[in-house]
Amino acid sequence: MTISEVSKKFGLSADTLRYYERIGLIPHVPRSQSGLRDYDEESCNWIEFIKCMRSAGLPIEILIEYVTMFRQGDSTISARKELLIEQRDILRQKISDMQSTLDRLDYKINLYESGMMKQCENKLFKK
Amino acid sequence: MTISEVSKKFGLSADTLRYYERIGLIPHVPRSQSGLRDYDEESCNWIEFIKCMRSAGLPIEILIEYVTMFRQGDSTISARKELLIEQRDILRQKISDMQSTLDRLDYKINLYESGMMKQCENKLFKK
DNA sequence: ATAAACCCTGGAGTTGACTCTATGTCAAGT
DNA sequence: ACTTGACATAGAGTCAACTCCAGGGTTTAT
Repeated sequence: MTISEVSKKFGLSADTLRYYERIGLIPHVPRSQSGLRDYDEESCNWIEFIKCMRSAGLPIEILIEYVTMFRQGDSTISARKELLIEQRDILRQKISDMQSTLDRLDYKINLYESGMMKQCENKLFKK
Repeated sequence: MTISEVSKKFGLSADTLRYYERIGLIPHVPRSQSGLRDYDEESCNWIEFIKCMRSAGLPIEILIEYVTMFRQGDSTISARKELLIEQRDILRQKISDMQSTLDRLDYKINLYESGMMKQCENKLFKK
């Protein structure tokens, strides 16, 4: 697959794909004899995985660490597991914080819906 | 309340508080006769609200828009409501995406836990 | 076979959201 | 009165994560 096909497939710009490869966030992509990238399935799997993790906000630095360890083989298995657990716990916390904010937004929108805003703008802040 | 008290209370740096005020993300804070900030309850309420929304990832630009409309009074009520609904929907989507990623992380961690990684690193990618 | 479209690399530029610095004022304790 | 520490402003700097650009090869469709 060419870079533009992969770009379309995953919704990441070609620049981003090249950037990710350059910084080691995805392993080196195979090239044609003339040097053009020719993505295989493994490359695509990495891209999909990284895209997913990035979209949840995992920092690039951490993901590079993960990819790097992955390539070092079995000796890094337990460190990789720890990394994933740490990131999972952070993500859990973030989701729960965001859920509270979502609830608050729902509450505020209800106030607007029920026309309460005219009587008292300050209700926005009562709890 | 002084800026450092507010800073401690909400866990935002004094620089950030000044920055938020400067860009109009929170309304002008009252000053002492010598020009020092003296936060009142309303200011604190705004800070708490903005901190909450920012922590959920709502962009500063959008929040400035909201604050600005708020200060224009009742004529902006329906526009404010629309803004909140839009942001809520975005947030909902984000939470649901993050939940999927969380599930995926849980799944991966289980693989590591059950010692499956040694047999087949590629299992990482099978769905 | 040649123009249009695509791809390459290396490096500079952008964006959002702070964070820090320089310079100066103000306040509280001794 | 004087030193020490908090606060003020304006503006520059930082950081993460892209995004764009220049200059140059490659592929494809007419």
